[in-house]
Amino acid sequence: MKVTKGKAAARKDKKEALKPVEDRRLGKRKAALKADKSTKKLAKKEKLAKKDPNKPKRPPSAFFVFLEEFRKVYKQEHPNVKAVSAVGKAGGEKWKSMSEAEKAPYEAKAAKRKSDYEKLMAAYNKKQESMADDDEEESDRSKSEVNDEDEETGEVGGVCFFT
DNA sequence: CCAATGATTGTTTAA
DNA sequence: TTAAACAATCATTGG
Repeated sequence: MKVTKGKAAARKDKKEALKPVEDRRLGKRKAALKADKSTKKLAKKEKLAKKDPNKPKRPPSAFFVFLEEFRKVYKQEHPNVKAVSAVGKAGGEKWKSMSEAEKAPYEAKAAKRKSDYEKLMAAYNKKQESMADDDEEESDRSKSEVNDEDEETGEVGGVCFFT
């Protein structure tokens, strides 16, 4: 990854103490999601913030691939485990304990996942081109009108039956 | 009942 | 390059 060659090398002695949110990035995506939702409500019919059902999600990292299996195992040993944080912590701890050789198979899988991701992205981009002209290519325009404002349904009725 | 949260690390992506 | 957001999971909680 030669970016600036020698230039970057000069900063090698600099400590990487510049990480404001690396210690404990509390729910950050929560803020994003919240903002998104709020915008959506206000925007309503705006084509902005359009949802992409076909949008490919990011490929899971080797750690996540490992977690998928780790979670299963963890559940077996701790069937009474409560929060996801427990598995996360345990998995992270073990992950750090594993050597690269052991992580290799997971990385391999992650690499393959990325391969598929690129493919999905290609298809996704292609689709975007198709509908980049007008609204969605869903052809379901009438649906948009229906869902204009239906939040006034009042309370649910007998939902809270468990006081 | 629906949506958000928490905790982990790695990859993706935007500027 | 750097910094930040987001990927899965799922019981729990709040509105």
